Amino acid sequence: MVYSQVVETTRIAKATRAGGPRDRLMCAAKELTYRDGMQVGVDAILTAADVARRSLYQHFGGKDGLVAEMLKEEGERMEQIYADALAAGGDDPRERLRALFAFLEKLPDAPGYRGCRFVNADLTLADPGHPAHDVVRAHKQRRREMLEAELRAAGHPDPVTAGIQLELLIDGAAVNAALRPEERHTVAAGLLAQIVIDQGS
Amino acid sequence: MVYSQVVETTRIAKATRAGGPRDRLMCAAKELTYRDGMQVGVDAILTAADVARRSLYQHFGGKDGLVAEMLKEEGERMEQIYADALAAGGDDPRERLRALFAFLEKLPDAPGYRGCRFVNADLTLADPGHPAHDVVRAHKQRRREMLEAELRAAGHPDPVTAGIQLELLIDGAAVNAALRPEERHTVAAGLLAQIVIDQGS
DNA sequence: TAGTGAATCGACCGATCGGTCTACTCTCGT
DNA sequence: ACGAGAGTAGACCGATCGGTCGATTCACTA
Repeated sequence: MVYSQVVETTRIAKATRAGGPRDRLMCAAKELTYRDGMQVGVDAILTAADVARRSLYQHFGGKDGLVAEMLKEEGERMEQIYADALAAGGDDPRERLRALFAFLEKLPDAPGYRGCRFVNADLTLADPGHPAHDVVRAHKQRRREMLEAELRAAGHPDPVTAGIQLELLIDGAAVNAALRPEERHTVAAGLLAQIVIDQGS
Repeated sequence: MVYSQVVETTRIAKATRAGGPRDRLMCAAKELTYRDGMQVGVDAILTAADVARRSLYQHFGGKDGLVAEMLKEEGERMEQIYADALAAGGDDPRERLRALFAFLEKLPDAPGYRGCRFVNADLTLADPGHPAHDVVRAHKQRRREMLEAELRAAGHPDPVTAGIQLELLIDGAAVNAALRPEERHTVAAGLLAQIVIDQGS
C-alpha cells in the first residue's frame, strides 16, 4: 500500500538534460534514491533520466552497480564539501572544526532534506553482501580520519575517542533531523561538539 | 541481485510455536523485519510464523498493519527495558542515567545486532504516509521525555538541550554500531554522555 | 561514403510483490 | 448433535520487480 500521492518523476529529466546518458543516470539516481529511498524502481530512474533501459545495463551492469557508483561519486563530493567547510575556519584546527559544525548546523534546512544519504542507504540495504556497504564504510572511514587529523593537529588529548564522538554527533543529528525535522538537533549537536573539541585546551 | 545466501526462515517457526497465530505473526515479524529489513516479504513472514495467509489479513488488515502493531509492541517493551535500566541506578537521577548508558553500552554485543529497530524502520520506509512513522515518532518522543525528566530531576541547567544531546548519542551510537561493528562507538558515547549529565553539577 | 559504436525504443522474461478468495478442517459452546 | 468462528491450505489476481534482447536511429570517423 502506498499512502502518498506519486511525485512526478519526469520533472527531473528537464533539469538533467545536460551531459550524456551516463551523467543523466547518475543524476537521476542521486535524486530518486535520496527522495524515495533505495527501493526506487529501475523504471522510475530510467524515466527520470530520460535514458534507454539498455544504457543503464551497459554503463553500470545493473541497478546495484549504478547505486554503488553513485554513492562513490557522492562520497567524493561530500568529502570535498567537508574540506571546504573546514577551510572556511582558517588555519587553527579548533576553529576549523567549529566552522565545520557551523556548516553542518544549516544542512537540514535544505528543502527535501532526508538525513545522511550514506546512513540511509546502508540501513536500507539489508543484504550484507550489497556492494554499496563497502562504499559507505570507506566513506565514513575517511570522514573519521579527517576529523581525527584535525583533533590531532589541535593537540587534543584523545583524538581517537573524540573523533568517534564527533562522528556520533554528526550521524545522530542527521538521523534525528530526518526523523523529526521540527526540532533543532543540529544546534544541540554543535554545542556538544564544541565541548568535545575544547577538551584539554 | 541477492549477494548473501538465503538464511533459513523456517527455523523461526520452531522457536515461535507458543501462542496463537497472532502471537506467532508478531514474533516472526519482529525477527524478520529486524534481520532482513522492512522489505521482507509477506510470504517469508507467513512461513516463519507457520500461519495461514488469511490469518494475517484478518488480524492486522495487511502487512502495514502488522508492521505498525509490531513496532508499537516493541516500543512498549523497549520503554520498559529503559525504565528497568534506569531503576538499576537507584534513586539519584545522575546515577540512574549513568546506569542507563552502562546498559546501552552492552547492547551491540548481542548476536545479530543491527542497530535501533525504530531508526532503521523509519529510514527504510521512504513513504512518508506509512503508519509506522507515527509509531516511531511517538516512541522517540516518549524516550526523550524520559531522558529530560531525569535531567530535570538532577537539576540540570538545560535539560531540554541535554535531552536532545543524549538522544543524539544513543541514536548515533546505534547507527554506527550497526554500520561498523568493529569499533566501540557505545563506549565513546557513554563517556560523552557522562559529560552531558554532569554539566552544572 | 561506408562503416562502426553508442544510444534509443519497447517487447518480453521469470520472479516476486501484497492482497483476495474459495474450500476445507478443527474446536468449542449450546 | 450441530452450527459458528477461527484457522489452514493454496490457487489466483494484477502490478511491479530487475534484467535481457532484437531492431532501429544517429553521429562520428576512417
